[in-house]
Amino acid sequence: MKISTKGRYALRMLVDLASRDRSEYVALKDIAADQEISKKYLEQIVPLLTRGGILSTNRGYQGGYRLSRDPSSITCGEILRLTEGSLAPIACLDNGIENNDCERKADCMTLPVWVGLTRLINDYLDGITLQDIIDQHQTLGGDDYVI
Amino acid sequence: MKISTKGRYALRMLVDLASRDRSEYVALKDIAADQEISKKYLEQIVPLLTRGGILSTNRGYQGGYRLSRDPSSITCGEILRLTEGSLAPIACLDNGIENNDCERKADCMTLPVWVGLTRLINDYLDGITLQDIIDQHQTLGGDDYVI
DNA sequence: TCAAAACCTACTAAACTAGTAGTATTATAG
DNA sequence: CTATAATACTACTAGTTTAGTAGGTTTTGA
Repeated sequence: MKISTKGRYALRMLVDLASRDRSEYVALKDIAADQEISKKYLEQIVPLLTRGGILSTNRGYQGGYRLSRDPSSITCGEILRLTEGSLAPIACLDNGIENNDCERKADCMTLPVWVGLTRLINDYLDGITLQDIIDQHQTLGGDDYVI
Repeated sequence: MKISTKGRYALRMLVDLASRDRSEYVALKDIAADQEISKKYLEQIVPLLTRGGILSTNRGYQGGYRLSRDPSSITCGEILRLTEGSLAPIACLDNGIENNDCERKADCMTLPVWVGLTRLINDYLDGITLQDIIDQHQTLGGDDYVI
């Protein structure tokens, strides 16, 4: 029951970008150094975010990445679903709660537990934007979210 | 971000046991057949639950397992922590929110997101007992939990 | 003493994780 | 027009985890 480095690194990278001047493109080299993450590995994660419409890119000299939308409109849920594939705790619910093709579905007494957990996780993470993370950090100095 | 078969099978097995006559010992063979799970694999999962104080066992002829406590006192959280090891979505929080030894802890802007998620998941699963699952199944016939 | 059960340990194929490596493409500065 | 600095793409890989299988040991009741 773990979020992989893909999702965690993506989130850290995007919070990093959201903390900077949003108008300029930042090279992956700089983000990687800043966050102490392998640049080569980030190179693999970044396309998930550009295709997902979160990052805009510029190639070539002085190229790089910047957020394509306002930090207050980008949620953790969106980021993690793009990088993790799905936030469902069981594979049956990977295509959404309504699209469960499991053959045991009708008999499965434990299914409601997982449906509820899936909703909870998605709702929670959809309720936190990049802007929230930055605001939280500034006001509480790294303490917990109060949701 | 998945619960493994260990946790899911354990939960199914325990719900199965909770639905039966609690006074008699049930052979693993029967539970395995009932739930269509490899008996040999269940054999590996079961010690986690006996050591955790959830199951009582009887060896030898006509031996088997039964719940060692009332289904209304056994929560999904307890079962899944025993089988999955931890329900924290990141390794930093595996030993509890208060025992985070990550060296990036102080600077980590995303940590509060994970702390909140950890609390949410644990609280939700600690709030559902085996008895709840059975009651739910009988009244709603397999629909969602309303929490 | 036989059979049926739990108990224990080792092994394994397949998938996943967390990267590394190398090359191709694009864009700007000079 | 070329060197350089950046992204883009594809392939590979060591290590770990998952989801079991296999086989033997111990316990207990008939």
